[in-house]
Amino acid sequence: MPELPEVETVVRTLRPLLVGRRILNAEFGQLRVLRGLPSDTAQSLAGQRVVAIERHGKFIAIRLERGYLVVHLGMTGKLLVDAARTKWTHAIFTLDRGVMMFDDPRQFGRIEYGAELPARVVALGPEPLEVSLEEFARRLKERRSPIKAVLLNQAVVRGVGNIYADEALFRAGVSPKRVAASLRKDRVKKIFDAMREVLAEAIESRGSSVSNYVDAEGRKGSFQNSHRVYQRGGEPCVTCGGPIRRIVLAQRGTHYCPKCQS
DNA sequence: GTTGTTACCTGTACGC
DNA sequence: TGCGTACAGGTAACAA
Repeated sequence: MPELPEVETVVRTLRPLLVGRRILNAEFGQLRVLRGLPSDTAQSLAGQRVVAIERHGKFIAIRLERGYLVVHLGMTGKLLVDAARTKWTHAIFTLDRGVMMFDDPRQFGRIEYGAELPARVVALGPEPLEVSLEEFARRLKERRSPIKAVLLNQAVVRGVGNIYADEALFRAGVSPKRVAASLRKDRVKKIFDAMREVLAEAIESRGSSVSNYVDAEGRKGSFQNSHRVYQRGGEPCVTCGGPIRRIVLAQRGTHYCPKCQS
């Protein structure tokens, strides 16, 4: 599933293929991923040049001359360039060189278009790779939920999802069940460092290919081979050898080592 | 304002 | 082999 490292990889592969290109034509299906798109969107997009491609947490913002095409990949969404059309292709953008399409079997993704970035994208918390330790600590201090739920909350930091929350907490040695506001300063710093470390490593590995994730050129990532706890329930902990436990927390499968994460 | 719960959706794994 | 079922989870909407 696409989280910050996967979306960053998609954005990095899209940039050289899309920036400077002009949209000649846009075709949309009728499915829920397009809910709320004005009926004249295709006409609005036609003729516009791609100025830049930005990532805002897990949102991809394709900046055009007169607006933003904003894409969220959801669970199984893919933005592909020059790929084959499938029965789950919901949008096709014909460019002056190449074709970009949005494909999403599970239909948790979204496409929006407007003159400005959507308000809820602007309102997201800071980027975890840019936020200061002091700001991160301040945001945790005011949350009385389990730290796992807080890391998943996009209003606290943008871009962390289930995989990287589990992996960061394992590296920090902190139980996912600990109430965020109760964490001592040194624990917060461990989480802060681990979160940044795991995200940076995952970007370096071009993301984790669990489910059907591929980048804009159809290539898989490799960070799934470096997961230490995520989807390793029952397997031995890489540190102590004890079994990794799987629980449900914040309505999400949560994987941790009860011995190493206190 | 914060926190928790549910709906959305299909492919995959598994048991029988 | 074929069928039914459980499970995966990011966000929005809603309730408490």
